Amino acid sequence: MGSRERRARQRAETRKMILEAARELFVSVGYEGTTMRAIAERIEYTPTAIYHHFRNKQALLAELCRADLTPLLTAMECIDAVADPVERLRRLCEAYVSFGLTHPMHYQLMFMTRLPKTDDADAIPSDPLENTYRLLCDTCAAVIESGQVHPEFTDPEELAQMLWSAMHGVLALHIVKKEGAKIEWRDPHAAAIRLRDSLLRGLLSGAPATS
Amino acid sequence: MGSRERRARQRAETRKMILEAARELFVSVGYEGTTMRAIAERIEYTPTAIYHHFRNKQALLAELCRADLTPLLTAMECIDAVADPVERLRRLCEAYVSFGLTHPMHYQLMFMTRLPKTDDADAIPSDPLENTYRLLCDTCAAVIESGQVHPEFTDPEELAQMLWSAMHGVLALHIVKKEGAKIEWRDPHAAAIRLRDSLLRGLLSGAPATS
DNA sequence: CAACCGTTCTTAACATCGTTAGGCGTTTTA
DNA sequence: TAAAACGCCTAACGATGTTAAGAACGGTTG
Repeated sequence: MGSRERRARQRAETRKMILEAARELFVSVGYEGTTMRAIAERIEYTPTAIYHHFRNKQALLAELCRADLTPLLTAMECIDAVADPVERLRRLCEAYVSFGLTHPMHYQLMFMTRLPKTDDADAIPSDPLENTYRLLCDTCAAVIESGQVHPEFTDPEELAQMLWSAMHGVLALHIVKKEGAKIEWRDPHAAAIRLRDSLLRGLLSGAPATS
Repeated sequence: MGSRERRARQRAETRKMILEAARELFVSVGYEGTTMRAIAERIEYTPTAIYHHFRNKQALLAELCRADLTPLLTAMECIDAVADPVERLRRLCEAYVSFGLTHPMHYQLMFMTRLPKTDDADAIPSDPLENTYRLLCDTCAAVIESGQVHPEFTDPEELAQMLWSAMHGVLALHIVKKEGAKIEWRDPHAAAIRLRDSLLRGLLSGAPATS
């Protein structure tokens, strides 16, 4: 009678195996470099077997992104408890950068890849992305409301997008940097922190007063 | 006797046709989306013909990058004549962002793509990139030397990389932004300018004095 | 016990990709 | 006029994502 459950359990098991193999390959050789045949071979299945668990290669990627973005989201939600909005902003930036440096290939897949047209629902999941963005926006709004920011900035989303862009720029350049060019790259984490603090100093200067 | 020259001229002609067709396709559908067969069809040749003019697809891309990056380089070299180093830095950033917004696919190809291993010389050309980077570094060095920058910054390359990262972040997010996520993006050019100025305000504040 | 049935995976194939080997026709050279 | 060079094409190879059709396995039912 419990055979139905056992079947479901086994199915979930192989599904997980596929995901893990896919993750390892995506992370090590990238999305384009990963072959369905290679994923299958790693778990000693045929490529066709994968298609009985996932609709196609992009669906595999989407599932992985959905799963692997949650650590970032939870980290950011923890930070949300910090009282001072400026300090909160600082830590949000740091968490974001740390995530990108720890999971560079995930980061690349989620924030640096323009995937081919996906008409249907196997697109890359945008909900966790939106959640992290909302968190950032809310904190920016709090900072503006606290009156500590230069009065020319009144739009929380603009502020959020500026900070996001700056942090993203460090990560994106670090991940994609060409070995060919003879550029002596500075430590990306340190660079991001200094960029963050310099930018914040510029944004916070000129505020009417520290009430 | 002039037949030799005529042959060379004709050869250069078809070579240029290939390049133009490739550029249009790369720009409209991206590198991966472009097919050697599609390039050939557009100029009414067979795919094999391309290989008599270029070693492979990557060599095509490399040639185009080399050619299309020079507008940016010349623009930046013009700006190099501006006397005030801070103003020079401002304009360099603006020129860079404008280039990225005007040629988003070129920008993506050159600064946002990690190409597969290229053992040989058909790699993406790094010399124009290095030249623009040197220009930026030199200006950063001038700004530091002018004593207008916060004393904690003494490394021109670090400064250059921070500014570059910030500008790159705006461009990269703009180019790759997912339509799926419901984020109301601000105008990227305006965002870049405000980001640049805020960052500079933060970098320049706290300088000992304006000698 | 045996026939049936759904689930899970495999075999074989398709279309498309970048790329290459070899040949055909025209033009230049000896 | 024969030969060499050049420019391009036909045909194919191996690899890719993906799909159609069927085989093997286990559980359910007569």
